[in-house]
Amino acid sequence: MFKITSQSTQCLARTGILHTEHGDIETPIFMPVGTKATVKTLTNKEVKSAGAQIILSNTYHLHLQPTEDIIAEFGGLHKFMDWDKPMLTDSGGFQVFSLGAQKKTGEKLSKIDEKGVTFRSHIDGSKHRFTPEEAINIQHKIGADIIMAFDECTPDDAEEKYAIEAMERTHRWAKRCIDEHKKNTNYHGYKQQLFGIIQGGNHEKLRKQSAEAICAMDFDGIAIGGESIGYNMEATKNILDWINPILPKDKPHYTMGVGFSPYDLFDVVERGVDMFDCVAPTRMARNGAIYVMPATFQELKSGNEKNPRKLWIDIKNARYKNDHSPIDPRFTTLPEMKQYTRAYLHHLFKADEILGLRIATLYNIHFLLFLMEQMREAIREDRFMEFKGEWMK
RNA sequence: GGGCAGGUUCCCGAGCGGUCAAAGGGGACAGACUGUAAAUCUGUUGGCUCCGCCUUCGAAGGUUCGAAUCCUUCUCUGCCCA
Repeated sequence: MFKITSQSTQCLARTGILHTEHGDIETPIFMPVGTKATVKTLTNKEVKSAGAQIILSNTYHLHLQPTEDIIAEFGGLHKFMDWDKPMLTDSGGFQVFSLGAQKKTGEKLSKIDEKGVTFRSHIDGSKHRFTPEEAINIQHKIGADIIMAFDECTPDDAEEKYAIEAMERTHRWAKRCIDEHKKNTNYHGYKQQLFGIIQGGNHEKLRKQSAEAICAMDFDGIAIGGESIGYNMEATKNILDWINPILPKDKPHYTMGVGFSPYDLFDVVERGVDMFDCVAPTRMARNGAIYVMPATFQELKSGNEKNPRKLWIDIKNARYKNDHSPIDPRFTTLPEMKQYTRAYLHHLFKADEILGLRIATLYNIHFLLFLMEQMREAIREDRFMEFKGEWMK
C-alpha cells in the first residue's frame, strides 16, 4: 500500500507512493485542509490545479453538519463533494484539544473521560459524545481513504503527569479504534486505511514509549500528533529525532499540523516524514499573508517581523497600494498568477472583495505544493540537502 | 424673511459644568495566525523635552476656581412655514 521509491543518502528524506483506491499519492506531500468538505473559497478544480493530491476533512465538523448519515446516503464524501482523489479525515481528536481550551468566556466545550469525550457544539451549544468506536463509525460513513485513530492531542506545555495520562489513554483508545475498524474496513465498498497517532508531549521518554506502543499495533500508517508538532518546530524536530529509530520504514509517516512556514516542510521531510497538513496556508491567505520565495521576502521584509520563520508578505500593508509587480515575480508556475499585481490583490483585500481570498488561497496552496514537487525531485536526484541549503541561505 | 434642529478629534457618533485628549463604531497603520469555534484576533491612532505639560470639541467674546458642556453675537448645515 506504501512503496518507497527513493531514499536520500544525505538524510532520512525519501520519496514514495501511497496507494489508495481513489488514486496514488506521491510523497512527501502537503495535504490542504478542507475541514467542512471544502478547501475554503476554492472549487475542487482549483484545488487540483494547485497540485493537490489529497485533501483533509474533519469528523467532528461533518458530524455536526451535515451529519455522517447524509454523507453516507451519497455513498461517501467523495461523491457528496465531488472530489475523486484521495481524502483523509481527522478523527476529531484535535477538537478535544481546541474546544477544550479555555476561551475568553472561560467555558470549555469538551470534557474527557476514559470512555470518550463529551463535546458541546460550537455551532449551537448542543451536547455530543465521541468515543473511539463512534469516531471510527462516523469516519466509515464519511468514507475517506485514510482515517485517523481518535486520540487526545496533548498541549505543547503539558507537564509529564498529564502527558502520561493523555498518552496512555490515547494508546487504549488506539486499540479500541483498531478493533472497531476491523469490523468493517470497506464500508462503502473500498478499503479505508487507519493511521495511529503517537502522543507523549515534549517528553523524550514518553514519545519513545508512545512510538513503541503505536508502531506495535496494526496501523496502516503512523502519525505524530500533539500541539507541539508544527506549532513548536524545535520540539517537532527533537521529537522526530527521538522516535525515528523506532518508526517502521515501510509505513507512511505523517506529522499532523506541519506547514505553517515553508521552511517547516524542509525540517520534517529531512527527517523522513511523508505527509503533513496545516490550516495555515489557507487561513493565512484569507488574512492577507502570501507566501513568497526567500529572495523576494528579503526584498520586501519590513524588519518588524516577530517570527523568524516568516516567509510571507502581508498584502494589506500600505506599501503595496501602488505596487505594479506580480505577487512574486520569482514564482509564476500557475499562469494566471502572473496577471495579478500586488496593488490589485491589495485592493481586493482592502475592499473586502471575495476574489482576494480566493486568489490568495489558491496561490498559497500552490506555493507549498509546488515546493513539494521540487523537494521530491531533489530527493530522487539525491540532492535534497543542497536544495534545502538554497532555500535556507 | 420667520420657526425648529444641529455643527465634537480622519469619518460616523456619544458626551451636556470638574473623574475629558474626550465612550463606541468605522477607517487608517502595524503585528499575530500551525491535525480550522478564524474572510479572524491583538495593539496603536492630537503634539511634546511623555509619572507631566501644551493644543483641541464651528468662530469670537463672556459667566465660573474650572467649560466640549452655561450665556451673547456671528457663521455654516438640514428641515418646516412664508
